[in-house]
Amino acid sequence: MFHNRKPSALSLAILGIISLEPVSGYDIRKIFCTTPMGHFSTSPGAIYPALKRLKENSLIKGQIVKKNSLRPKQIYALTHKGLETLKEMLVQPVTHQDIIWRLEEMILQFTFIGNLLGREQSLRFLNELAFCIEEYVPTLQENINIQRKLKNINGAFAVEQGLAKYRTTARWARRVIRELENE
Amino acid sequence: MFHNRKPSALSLAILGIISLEPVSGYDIRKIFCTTPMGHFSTSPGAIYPALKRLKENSLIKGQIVKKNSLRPKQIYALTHKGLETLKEMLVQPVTHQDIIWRLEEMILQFTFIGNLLGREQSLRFLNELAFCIEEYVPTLQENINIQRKLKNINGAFAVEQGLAKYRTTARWARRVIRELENE
DNA sequence: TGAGACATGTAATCGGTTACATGATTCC
DNA sequence: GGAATCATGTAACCGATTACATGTCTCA
Repeated sequence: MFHNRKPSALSLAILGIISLEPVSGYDIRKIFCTTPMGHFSTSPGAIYPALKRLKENSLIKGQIVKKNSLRPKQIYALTHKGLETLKEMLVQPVTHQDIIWRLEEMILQFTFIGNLLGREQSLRFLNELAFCIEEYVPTLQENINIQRKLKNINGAFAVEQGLAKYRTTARWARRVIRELENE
Repeated sequence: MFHNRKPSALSLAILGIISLEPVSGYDIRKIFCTTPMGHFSTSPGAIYPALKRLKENSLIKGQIVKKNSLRPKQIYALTHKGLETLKEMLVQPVTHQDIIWRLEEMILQFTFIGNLLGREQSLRFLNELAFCIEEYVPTLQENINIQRKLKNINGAFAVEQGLAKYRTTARWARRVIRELENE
C-alpha cells in the first residue's frame, strides 16, 4: 500500500484524523457522520476494513483498551512510518489531473497540511491549487461555447456550473492565501 | 438493475448520452474523454462492461454494423424500457441526501432533463436543487464555527470552501431559472 | 432489567481501475 | 507494409455499499 498505488481518499482522511490525535474507530466514524468529511463514506463496512489495512501496512498502531474482552476497543495512533507517509503525501505538488479528478481530496489534504507542515506548506499548496485551476478555466469556457454551438442548452448550463465552482474555489484559495500572509 | 438498486453515475451518463442520439461505445468514450462528463470515468474497462450490463437489462439495444467480423462494431440506442427508466429517474425529486452525496450526478441529470422532459421539468429540478442547498447551508455555517472554536484553522477554511461552492451552485440554479423563465 | 447508545466487525455483491490483448481501417 | 488511429473487449484486483451480527455500557 502506498508504495505501488495511491491511497483511497478514505484512507487519507483516516490518516489525517489520527494525525490530529489518537482515536478509536468509532470516534472516526462519528467525525465522518457529523462533519462534511463524511463525504468520504460514513459506513462501518468501509471504515473498519480501512483501519485494518492501514494497520497491516504499519501506518497506524492500535492500543487495546479493554483487554480480555470479546469486544476489544482500540485507540489508533500513527506510527513513525505512518507520519512520514502522510507528510510525503501532503508535500506532493498539485497537478492538473488532481483538480479535474480529485478536487475534494485536495481540499481534504489542505485541512491536514496546516497542522502537520505549517503555514509555508499551506501557502505553497494553495498557490499551486489556484494556479492549476486558473489554467484549467479556459478549457471549460471553450467547452461551453462548443455546447452552445451544438444547441445543447442544458449541457452549456451544466458546464457553466462546473466553471463557476472552479472559479469560486480559486477565489477561495486566493483569499485564504491573503489571510494566511497577513497573520 | 434499477429495480432494486440505484444505477451508477456512469450508467446514468451513458443512458443520457445515448438518449441524445445512437452512438457506439467508442463514441461514448470520446465524449467522456473530451468533455467534463469524463468526470465519470474515461476507462474502456468501465464503459464497455457498463454497456454490457445496460444491454443485459434491456435498457439499450445494439445494432451491429459490420457483420461477419471478428470485431463487431455496435451502435447503441435506447429501448422503450430504457427511455422510460431514464425518464423515471429524471423526475425523481431532489433530496437532501442527493446534494450532500451526489451533487455532480444531479448536475448531470439536469443536462438530460431539458432534452427529454422539457422546460417545466428543468425548472422543477432547479427549484428543488436550490431549495435543498439553501436548507443545507446553515448546517455548514455552524460547522465552520465549531471548527474555529476547536482552533482547527485549516479545517474551518476547508468547510468555507465547501460552503462557497454550494452557494455558487444555488446562485447558478437561481440564475438559470430566471433565464429559462424569460425565454 | 430493558432500552438505547456505544463500539466493532463480517459477508455478499458490485462496479471501477489498471493493464493488457486484439482486430480493423486509413494514410503515408 | 508499417504506424497511427479507430474500436472493442477481458482479467485481476481492490475498495465501497448494504445488510447483518454481536458485544458492552449507562441510566432510568
